[in-house]
Amino acid sequence: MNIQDRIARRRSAHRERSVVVDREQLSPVVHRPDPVGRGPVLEQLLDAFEPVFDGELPGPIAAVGPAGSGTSAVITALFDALNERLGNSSRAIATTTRTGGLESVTWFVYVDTRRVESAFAFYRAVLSVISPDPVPESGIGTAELRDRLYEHLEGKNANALVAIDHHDEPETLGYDRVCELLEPIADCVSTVVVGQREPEGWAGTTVSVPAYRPHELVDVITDRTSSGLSAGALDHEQVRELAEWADGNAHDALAALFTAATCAKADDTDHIGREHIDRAMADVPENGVHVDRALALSTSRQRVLLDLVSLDAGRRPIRDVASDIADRSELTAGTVKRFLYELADRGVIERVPLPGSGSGRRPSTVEPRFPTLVFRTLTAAGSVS
DNA sequence: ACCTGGTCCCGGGCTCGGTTTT
DNA sequence: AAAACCGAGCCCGGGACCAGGT
Repeated sequence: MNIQDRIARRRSAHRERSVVVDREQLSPVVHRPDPVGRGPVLEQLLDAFEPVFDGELPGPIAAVGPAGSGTSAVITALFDALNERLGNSSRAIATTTRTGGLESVTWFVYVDTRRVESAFAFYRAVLSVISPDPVPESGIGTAELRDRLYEHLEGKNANALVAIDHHDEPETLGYDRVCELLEPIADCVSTVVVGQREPEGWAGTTVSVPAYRPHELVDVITDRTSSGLSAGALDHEQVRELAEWADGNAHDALAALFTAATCAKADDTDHIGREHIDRAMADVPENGVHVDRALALSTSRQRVLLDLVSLDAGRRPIRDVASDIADRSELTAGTVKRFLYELADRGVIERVPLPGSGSGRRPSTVEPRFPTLVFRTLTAAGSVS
């Protein structure tokens, strides 16, 4: 963000007397180009990437760290920077290989498997980084896409380093599957697998990303508030409280910050108060999932979740909740029921047993496991109506 | 035995957009 | 140039069936 933008935001926030200067800066789904407090990890990753600077590919690399430790933030920042490194028309690093003197190009491709689930989508995601032309979204076969990818790499003496983020979450593309898909171009592609743990039977290099320590999390929050909130909206004691409460999880810390700021703005105050912090901590579930897990779902599922949080399941059996939601939407109760069970299976919502009522199996209800206010705000900002 | 909750799976239809035919 | 066709993804609906409780 340039200085003009910063000034413009300050002015408009000042006119509206709002605590929030720039909501984007507070969002847990937005990554910084220069992650705070992750310097040593960046160095270790660059060590692992070393062969790239000679136009060669490193072996398989894993970047693993607990939830909210910034693995995704670090990888996306690093890949963006590497792609822009030479800043000219081609966004890749061009180097001259020692052997032969042919120019070789290395591409850095980040794939979020929360949003890329099929073979078709995977090839498309990789190709759209490498290819200068727009890549079709439909209308052609998967094999055709794979062949084009082959031509762009093998045919042009180019390499690609592909990051596979969230490989270990349910229902995403697993590492094995990705290797299968990359098999035809295995000679010019290597992978960086990113997640909470390494793939089964891992034999490559591993870079561990530790959870944030309390003072690092304080830095993360301070960094965000300095550009996202008006001056003095949050005092240092509150920052420390949030950091301590989040227990090393930057997602939880930022989700709570976002929630508190949104509540304060709704209350039209110029300072985030006790009640806003309390509300925020209650709204971000302990051991919950990243809000992006919910935001990556299809629109129909997001609508069901919106209805679920707005009618507040209130400890009622899934069946009743499903029929209530069905009444508000175009879906049948049966479909909503299936959605709810599927979402619970994925861990986006949690099933909570209820006391039995007479005969039959005991019912359960469902509760969100993601920060609900962040979800509501960001879906509303998106196109889910 | 009977009931209700929960799981699993698949067919069919729809949209999108590129390709081929008229 | 328009129309017909096709590959692929996505989505919904629903039914068969399994599990656990009285």
